[in-house]
Amino acid sequence: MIIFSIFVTTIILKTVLEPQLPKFESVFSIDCVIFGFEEGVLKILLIERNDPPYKDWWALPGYFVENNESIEDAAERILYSFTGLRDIFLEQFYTFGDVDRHPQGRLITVAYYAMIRLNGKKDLKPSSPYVKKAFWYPISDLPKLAFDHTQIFEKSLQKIRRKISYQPIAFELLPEKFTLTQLQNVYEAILNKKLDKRNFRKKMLNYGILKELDEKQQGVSYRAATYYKFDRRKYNRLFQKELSFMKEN
Amino acid sequence: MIIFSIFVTTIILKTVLEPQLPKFESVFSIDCVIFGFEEGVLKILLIERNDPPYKDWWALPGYFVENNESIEDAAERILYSFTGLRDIFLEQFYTFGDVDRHPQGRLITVAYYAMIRLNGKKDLKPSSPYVKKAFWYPISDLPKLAFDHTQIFEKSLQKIRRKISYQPIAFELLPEKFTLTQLQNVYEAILNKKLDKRNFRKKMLNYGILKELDEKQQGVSYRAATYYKFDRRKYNRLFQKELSFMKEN
DNA sequence: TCGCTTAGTGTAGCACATACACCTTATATT
DNA sequence: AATATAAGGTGTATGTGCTACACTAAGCGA
Repeated sequence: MIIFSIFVTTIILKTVLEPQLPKFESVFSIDCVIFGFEEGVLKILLIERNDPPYKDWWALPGYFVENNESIEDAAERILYSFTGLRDIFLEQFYTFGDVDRHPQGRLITVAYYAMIRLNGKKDLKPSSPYVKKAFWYPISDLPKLAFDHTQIFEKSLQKIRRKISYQPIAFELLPEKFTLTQLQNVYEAILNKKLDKRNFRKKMLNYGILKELDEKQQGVSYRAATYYKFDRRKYNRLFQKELSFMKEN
Repeated sequence: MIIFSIFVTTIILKTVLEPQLPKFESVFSIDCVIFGFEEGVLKILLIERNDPPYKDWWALPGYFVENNESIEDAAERILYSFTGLRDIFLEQFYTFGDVDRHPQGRLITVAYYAMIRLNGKKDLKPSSPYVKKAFWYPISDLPKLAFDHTQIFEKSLQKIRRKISYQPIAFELLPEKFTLTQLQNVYEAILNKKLDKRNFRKKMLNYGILKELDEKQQGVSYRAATYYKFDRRKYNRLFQKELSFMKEN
């Protein structure tokens, strides 16, 4: 109660004592690197721009942030308007602001990456009028991008490569139920190298964060693989204190 | 040569074909969390504000970015104007932009952290007119901070805790020559836990990135410790491919 | 020379990473 | 029915690095 009073008093004092100050008008944007995984290949979502500058170029989805919305909200809003998806793993990773990154003057952009499940939902109908079309590009085969978007993409890749080694982000790219081989493929695609099957399985199962399902693959012309799912409850229990290479002592 | 021609042509085409577009006017700031290490204690540099809003409050050093300077340059310039130091390890770690973080309207701020050597250089004479004074605060005993600066500080601490486990940032806080105990103290201060002396030394020396000097401590009233220095050349040679918990395979 | 204070050292057990090859299961083909 | 094909699934031996743990060495001051 006392603490609350002090808090309120502080606000009142500040309001009373500080003269009226001019209001800021900020202009800045967000850009998203949206990763998806399809047919064993890691892809990102690109859009073809409908307006200058860089009209007709491929670019990362991104747009201006409204004055009354938080950056997070803007990222979610824009992502939603491109994919129709919500509740996505979305993380800010860097802010780009080179003086000449935009022809219309210094425009800084806050970059996010997202991981989404492409459960066959391939029909992307962008609603933004400034987008001509949207397309999933394999990261190994990207076109030349508008602005500094190639640089932004590369930074995002660096970030998820590091992140995947201590956070369960790979699961975000897969369906609820997945096989160990699929999981391994995600790791291989992100890390861009082959992993040993036996060691990978041993390690993953050892973590104790996967739940084996009774279900198996259907309709494949070879031995059917067992499905697993990510056990977020167990993960949270085990890794509240986060992994760190500096262990206990 | 052909590639260069294509490049030039692209620029010319873009310039000719795109209509004149309005210029942006961005307003945004940077804030720095500047870490220093003194008397075995991890500290950050705070300033007392001389102007509203939050006049007389303690805050992180930070200011507006000029329209024609890169964010990095701004961070370096502002850091220099507070400490007189250059060529500092300086890294962007997050951008804060809550709608209500600043009373004068949405103002986003790009946050950097820096590590500096306090070789006895304690006489900080801030040159900025908007700064009343500057002071090194132990991180365990910070005052209430202006804006969302407490939140910014906490995020910076998270980041360096993670970073210290895979990058040689601890050395940035120490003088050129340091003892292993001093190094351990830095780790302990950042990670906020005690480490085992023998294991710490074994591990550090095993990395092979420290160079033992002939020199020893002077004028201490106990057994003098050997000085070491960080061998950046060796470090670069060894860790170009970066550590990663997912090793070879 | 004794006491205080910090520097400096080794070993045994354990957990985890690596390297590596074959059998199993399901379907499709003949 | 037999065979080919394709991926699923499994174990072991070795090495490396992390952990836990306690005493002696050196330098100085009283």
